[in-house]
Amino acid sequence: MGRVLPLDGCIGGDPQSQRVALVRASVPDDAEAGTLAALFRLLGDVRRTKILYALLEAGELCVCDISAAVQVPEASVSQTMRLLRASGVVDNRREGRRVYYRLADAHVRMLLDVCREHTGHEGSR
Amino acid sequence: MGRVLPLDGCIGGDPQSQRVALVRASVPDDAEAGTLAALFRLLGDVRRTKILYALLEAGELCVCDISAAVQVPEASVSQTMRLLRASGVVDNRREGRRVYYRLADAHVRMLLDVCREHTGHEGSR
DNA sequence: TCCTCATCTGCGCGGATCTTCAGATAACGT
DNA sequence: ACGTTATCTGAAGATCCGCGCAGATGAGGA
Repeated sequence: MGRVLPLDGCIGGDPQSQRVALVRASVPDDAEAGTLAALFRLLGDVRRTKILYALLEAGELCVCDISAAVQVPEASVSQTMRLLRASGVVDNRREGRRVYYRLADAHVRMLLDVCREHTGHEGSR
Repeated sequence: MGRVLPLDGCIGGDPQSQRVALVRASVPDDAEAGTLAALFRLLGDVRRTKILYALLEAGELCVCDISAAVQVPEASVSQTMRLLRASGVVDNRREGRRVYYRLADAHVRMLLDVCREHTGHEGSR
């Protein structure tokens, strides 16, 4: 990574430098930012997005249902679900030979809702 | 893309098929899912995440302040801000030779907050 | 126990994206 | 008007990641 501190003239004698120092202290470190970014990145894929919204609507679906709902091969769905599950975005439940998936918690649901609002999707329900 | 519909035995005579059809109808189409995913993907990067949380804390920062706050070269920050701005995640305001950036709206702030809660960061404020 | 079905896993390719460097542009102070 | 400073832009390289295929695994039913 390139150098940053040594030759910055902007904040040198700037009245903001104090404030910047505070901000800098409160900015998530690499570890935390990595975790946060990983969660967002997980949602940042068309296929996963579709699947998650499908779960948001349906509450609970098995792999083959998801496959039918979002028009994606079952193997791909399975793979995607593994990813989502590993990150704690979804939970699963086994019933016979089927495995049912659902959104893990209210936070995830809230993220999906807020995002849909932001992008201007009205009348979601 | 592989075939999906024709040879699925799972939902064939399944009582769920009705429900699945409903879900399928409500799942965001490619266009909408693309928009949603794009927003999440935008937040799904360590550098951008740091910058956004910095803005969440500070309210408003210029490029050089951000550079100092997150320890990233100014040129890189500038480029990142262009991306964020193009997607409407941040707004900017020019004041002399400085350009100040801020989070665009409450939705973005909410996304950041909810995500931080989800990842188990207590005492956010 | 054997066979079938739903789901899972490993591998390799193609595509998208992040990063950085170097130069261009804009605005200020003198 | 000139030099300096802050910010922006464009392009190339390297990296990462998702995608689909084919075979393996696990659970039921007869």
